Parts: sequence; structure tokens; C-alpha cells
Amino acid sequence: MFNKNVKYFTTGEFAKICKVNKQTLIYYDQIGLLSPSMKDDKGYRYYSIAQYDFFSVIELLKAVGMSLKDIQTYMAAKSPDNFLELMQQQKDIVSKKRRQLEMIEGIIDVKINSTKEALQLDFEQITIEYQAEEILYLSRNIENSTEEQFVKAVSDFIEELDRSQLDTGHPIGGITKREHVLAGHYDNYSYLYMEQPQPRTGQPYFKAIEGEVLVGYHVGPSSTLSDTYKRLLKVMDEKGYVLGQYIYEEYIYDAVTKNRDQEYVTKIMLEIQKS
Amino acid sequence: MFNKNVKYFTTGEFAKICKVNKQTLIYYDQIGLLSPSMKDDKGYRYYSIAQYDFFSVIELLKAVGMSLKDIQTYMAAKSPDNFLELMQQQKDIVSKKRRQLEMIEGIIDVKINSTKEALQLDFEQITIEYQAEEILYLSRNIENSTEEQFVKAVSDFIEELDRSQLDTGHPIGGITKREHVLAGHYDNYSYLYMEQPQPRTGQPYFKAIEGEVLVGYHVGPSSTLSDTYKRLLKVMDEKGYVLGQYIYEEYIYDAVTKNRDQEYVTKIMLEIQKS
DNA sequence: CTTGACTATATAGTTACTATATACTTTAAA
DNA sequence: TTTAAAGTATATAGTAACTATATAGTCAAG
Repeated sequence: MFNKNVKYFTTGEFAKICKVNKQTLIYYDQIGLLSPSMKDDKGYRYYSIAQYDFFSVIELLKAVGMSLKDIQTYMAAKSPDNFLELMQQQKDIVSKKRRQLEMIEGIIDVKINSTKEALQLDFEQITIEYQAEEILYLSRNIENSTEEQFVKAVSDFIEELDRSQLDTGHPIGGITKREHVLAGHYDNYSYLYMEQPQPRTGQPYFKAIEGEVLVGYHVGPSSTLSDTYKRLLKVMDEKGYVLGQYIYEEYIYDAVTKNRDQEYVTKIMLEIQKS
Repeated sequence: MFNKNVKYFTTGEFAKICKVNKQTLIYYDQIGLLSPSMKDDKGYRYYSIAQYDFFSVIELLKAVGMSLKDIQTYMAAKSPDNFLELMQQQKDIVSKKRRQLEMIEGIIDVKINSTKEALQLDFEQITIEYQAEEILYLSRNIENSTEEQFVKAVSDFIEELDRSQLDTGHPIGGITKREHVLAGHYDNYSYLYMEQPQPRTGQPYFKAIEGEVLVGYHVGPSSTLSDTYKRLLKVMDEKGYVLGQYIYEEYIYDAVTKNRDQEYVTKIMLEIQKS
């Protein structure tokens, strides 16, 4: 193909085909990555059609994240064998990137839904709701831990979510046991968790919750959290319900809150004992 | 969640959780994108656990390709409503990116296969092969065009492939008609084409080829291409075959050839008339 | 033969870090 | 208690891959 006695493209024309800035081609020429087939006595650059092929391989390698330097190094020593090798490597890298994007798409969906839900909420309202089965990924037990241990556990949990690709975009939640809440130790969490809408099989530490819960919201700094807890427990009592085994707490609105404590909203879900 | 009387992370600790360079956090502080909750009299930075949430939103927006400046602008004016709007926008951008990566994966596969095939070839051999049905995306007719028109057509075709996402990574080929080849006008192409292994429905200009072809290779500059054509036609004659309607020509090895004419290899496929 | 659209080079600016040099703090061991 | 290691800070320079700008030469059309 392309045997028409070669007509050349000027820099501007070639840039248009390649969909890049003219300066970029000049830059590529300067660094010796892609030089025009021909340069006239005035210094004008002329690219052959065949060089588009060359350019598109550069684009491909760039798209998979190779640096221009690496591309150049590779181009200097290219052969079918090491092209093959390179492509095999890049295949894995690209599919990893694609999976990463798929995860981001999932996170975006979660953020969209939770923000939409949050917009509907009345933070004053205390309600009884039926909580459908939900899969949670739990941290190790962190009961009665010191502040340092707690901080370490959070850090480890985040690390874990990341490593195992379990970060679904849901907020990190905390589970407290009945006895600690009743004793007034509202911040003595037993586990951290993150919701897993599509849990992968073979992962340990999942716990499904399901049943009736009393839901309320705490707006403001964590120092006044106990007031909200007392209020919730009072309502529960008045309605004749008995506190179940676990209490779930999570930030909502996380992605949009200002960076100040006063604006944090915490959702509190108290399990109701099944009769 | 996170009501333990806040214990702070040092820059190094926080950097570890966030999996970034410590300097990056200092940089974010400098540009005012993410400043620590607290700074002591020595100038030491202390980050709260809640700031990880903030950081991960930054990471999310960065991952979808927003600049730090845009992120900062957005963060300054954030609200549930414009967070929602932003997420809706980003959803599309990310899925476009994902599809882009899927295309690249396809191209890589094609390159791997065609390079593997190319490694098996003997460029001296002239063979008769059965060509299974294949779908090609064709350019507009470019018969009898001047060099300028030809160049324009190539440029338009590439543009078209790109716009319609039909660039499969296969080489661009050229189709010549029987009468032009017999008249010795080997470079009077009628169409350009690109193979489409998974053609999308609703696209026009597809042409399936199928049948016996005589396959030979031309190694070297295009100026000597006519010799190869004569050789191929002679072989065809000797074997008692009659030239069919179309001749297909494509570069092979495109991704690995040096940037010089002498090393280009052209594959030539001559249709054999069905008897 | 001039005007406008091109070409060129050289140089500076940009983004988002990253590295380096120098100096002060904190912590853990000797 | 001192001292060394490991951490913190600031300031500055360097990096990749462009991108923009200033200045000047070239070419094709009216």
C-alpha cells in the first residue's frame, strides 16, 4: 500500500491527521522520537504517509502509559520478538487499568446514589426502617482499643480495602455492640466496615445485616454525639422496642462536606431485637 | 464514625495511608487543596482521619482526569447538587475512557497475532490460500485520483476510522481492480480498507471477501513493486489460474519496521477467479 | 507585490509532582 | 544524658510532556 510516488505532508497537515499540536511534532523531532522523512533546505519538515503508522504505534505505547523515553529506547532496538514481548506486557497493564476504571465507575454510581438519597433526608426525623440484607466487609475486632490502636486499625483497614479492591465508594462505618452503647461508651467500636453491594466470593469477614432498625442522624461535632444517642435510645424505649445486638454508624455526605467537623452528618442505625 | 478523641497523623503517616509521597501532601498544602486540620507551633502538620475521605475524593476526581486547579475550584463551591452534577459528567467521561481502553486491548491482541503470524512467514514463498470470509471497512472510491486527492483520501479515511472507532489495529490496505493491475497500473487503488473482526451493525461500506487467493510478498521500496507484481502474475499464469476481480495489498510488520522504505514488507493477495 | 497563512527556531511557561540541600525535632538506644 | 537515627520543616531546582509566545523567514492568491 501507499506506493503513489510519495507525496509529503507538511507539519501542519500531519499534525492534523495525528490530531496533535504542531509543536508536539516539532518536539518529537527535537528529542529524536519521530523525525520527518525529509527536510528541505529551508528547514521545512515533510512527513510521509507511512510515518502515520509509526506515529500510531507511539500513540498506542503512550496510551498504555509508557514514557517517551522508554518508547524511544524501545524503538531503537525493536524487532518482532521484543515487540511481541512488549505487547504481552502491555496487555496486562491495560486490562488492569480497565478494571480500575470499572471500579471507578462503580464508585461514581455509589456516590450518585448516596448523594441523591442524602438530599431526600430530614436529619431531624427519627424513623423505624426495615433494613434489607446487606453484605459488609469487616475489619478485625477493635474493641477496647487505645486511640493509637484505633488509628492503626483504621489505617490498616483502608490499606486492606485498597489492596483487595474492596473500596466500593461507600463510607467507612463503625459497629458498636449493645452493651457498650448501653454503658454509654458510644465510641467503643467493635468493627469497622464497608458495604459490598457485589461481594466477591471467597472473601472472609462478611456479615449480612437484615431486620428492623431505628435510624437517626447526628449533625455537628462528635463531642455532642452522646446527646443524640440518648435521644435515640429514649425514642426506642418510648416506642416499646428493645435494642438489638449491634449499632451501625456511618458518615454520610462525605464527598461534599466541607473540611470542618461542624458540618459532618453521622447516620446512626440501632438494631431492634427481633421478637 | 471516628469519634475517638481525634488522634492525628503526621505527614509521613498520612502519606503512607494515602499512598503518596510526603512531598505531595506538602505540595497540596502549599496550593491550598488539602491543608492539615492542625499545625503546631513548630510547623508540624497533623491530619485527621476524616481528611482521608477528603483525600480520596481528590483521588477520584484526579483519576477521572480533572486538574488539581479544577478540583480546587470545585471544592471551594461544593454542594450536594453540584457534586451530583459533577459525578454525572464524570460517569460519561470515565465510561468513554473505559471503552477507549477496551479498544486498545483489542488493538494489542491484533498486533500480537499479526506479529506472531509475520514471524512464521517466508517472504520468498508464493502460495495459493483459501481466504475465509472477512469484513472490511472501505474508504470512498479513489480510482484514478491524483496524488493530492489520494493523500487527502488517506487522511480522510484515517480521520473516519478514528471518529467512528473503527481502527482495529490492522494495517490500512488498498484494493486495486483487475483491469488496472493488468494494465500495469499497480498503484491505481480503488479503495482503502481496514479489516473489522467484529463489525458493528449499522455501518455501511462493508465488503466481505472469501475464496482462493494467490499470496506473495514484496520486500523493499515501492519503486520495485512492479517486478513483484509481474512475478506473481507469471506464477498465476503458470499454475493455470485466472486473475479475479480484486487485488488486496497491505503492509505487514508495520509496528516493528524501522522507519525506512527498504524494510517495508507488503503483502499482496490476488483473487483467483472462481470456476 | 503585497497580504495572509503558513513555516521555522528559540525560549519561557505549565502541571503535578519529585529530588535535593539544609536545618530543626523527636524518639530510642547507649 | 547524650547522641544517633529517623523524622519534621522550608526552599529551591529538576522533571516530563507538552504548550504558548516572540521573532523571523517562505509561499500562494489576488
